[in-house]
Amino acid sequence: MLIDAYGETGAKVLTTAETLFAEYGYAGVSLRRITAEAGVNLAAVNYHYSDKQSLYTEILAYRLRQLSSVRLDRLAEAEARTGGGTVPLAEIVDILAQPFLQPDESILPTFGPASRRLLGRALIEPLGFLAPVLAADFQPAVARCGQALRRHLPALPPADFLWRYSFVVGALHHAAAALHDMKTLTTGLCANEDSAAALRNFRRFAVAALTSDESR
Amino acid sequence: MLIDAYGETGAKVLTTAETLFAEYGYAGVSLRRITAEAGVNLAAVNYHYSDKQSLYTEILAYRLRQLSSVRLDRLAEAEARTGGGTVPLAEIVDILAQPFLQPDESILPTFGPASRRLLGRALIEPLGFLAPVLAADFQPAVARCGQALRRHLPALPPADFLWRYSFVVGALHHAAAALHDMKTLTTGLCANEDSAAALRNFRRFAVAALTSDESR
DNA sequence: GTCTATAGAACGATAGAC
DNA sequence: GTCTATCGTTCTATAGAC
Repeated sequence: MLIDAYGETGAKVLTTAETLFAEYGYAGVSLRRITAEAGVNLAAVNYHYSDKQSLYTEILAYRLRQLSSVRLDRLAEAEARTGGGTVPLAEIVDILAQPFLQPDESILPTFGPASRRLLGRALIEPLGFLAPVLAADFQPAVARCGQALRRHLPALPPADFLWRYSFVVGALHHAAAALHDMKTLTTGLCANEDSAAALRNFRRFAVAALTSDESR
Repeated sequence: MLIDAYGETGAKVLTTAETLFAEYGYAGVSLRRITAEAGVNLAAVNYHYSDKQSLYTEILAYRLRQLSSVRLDRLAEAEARTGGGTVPLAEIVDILAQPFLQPDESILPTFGPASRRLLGRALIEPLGFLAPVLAADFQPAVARCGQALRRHLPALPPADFLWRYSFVVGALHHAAAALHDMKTLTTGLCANEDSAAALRNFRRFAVAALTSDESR
């Protein structure tokens, strides 16, 4: 369940809604389907979460806060360890990627594939009512990691850095949102259940992409 | 318009539907909205395209065929030029990325930002009825480019190559689907209207990511 | 807190006139 | 080929009994 503070019915709605929203998107899921698959009454969702928008927003905000909290904590810890110095580039990449590719279950319980897929999709679907949530609970941590990365690439023109960083983050979000796509892309040869391999490969991928310093 | 073979009304429906589907997804757009914004009658869409699924499939299949055709043509041309030899890695990346980031208007007319966004989104939304279209009109060209890339990385374990290739293609699709995301991510510092900079940066990004050969 | 019942709107799709 | 009119369904949301 998402949060213990919810009762049995409320928690069942949340987990079912998260799974369905992650799979079919906000517009692709009806409250009738959520309540039917959750085995609760249709009116329950309105009673507990007012309306569909609020239900979706609540789920997403909760996951975004989990994500950002883990990232900011690890980054602060790494910066403290280095005495406010430079955190290794590969570690910053890990801080960004691990919640999406191999979340530590003792730190991020219940943060499963559906949660990651939901986040990946929400960052592509431009639902207007999510803007305040993203600005408050997502972008700050991404910006902080970006600043930490920037210290490794001081000579890179600002625009070039932003392009690279966008591509890296985009690849990560895409990997979270389109795990199935990878299967069809690779015709099954790539075992995307192997989360350790995913993280290891992404780390190498991102480090190489970020530190590329060809002349032009 | 998409295809000259359609009449005035049919073409207006296609272009309007493409824009709306690209922005809000398949489930997020109603036929009433499409016909209203296109300025045509609601019944027109059923008359010309049978139903909503067929309309969406027709648009997507047309764009996928444009995309794959350009890619396969350029790849065949490059392979012929090298006498069946090895096509430069950066050129293969260009063949993959250019239709999404800076399409040649003389080769891909009408292939605008909405078309690219539609493709990027369709590859994340797992609409079951699209599977045959993707298998026929998208995956073959991606697989061919993958094979051409593979020749540059013969020593790389197959799984590692697929991971890297997936990340590169994912970053590309994400860039096409979430251009707005890049703006919020970078707080406007990154001019994503500069398509030449996008392609140049992506090329460097992808080449560095693919050719990384760190020990582990 | 959970249910039934239903209001009120929007949906995809079609029949039939022109 | 384009229109009006409408059918039947599904949707979100709520009112009110228990």
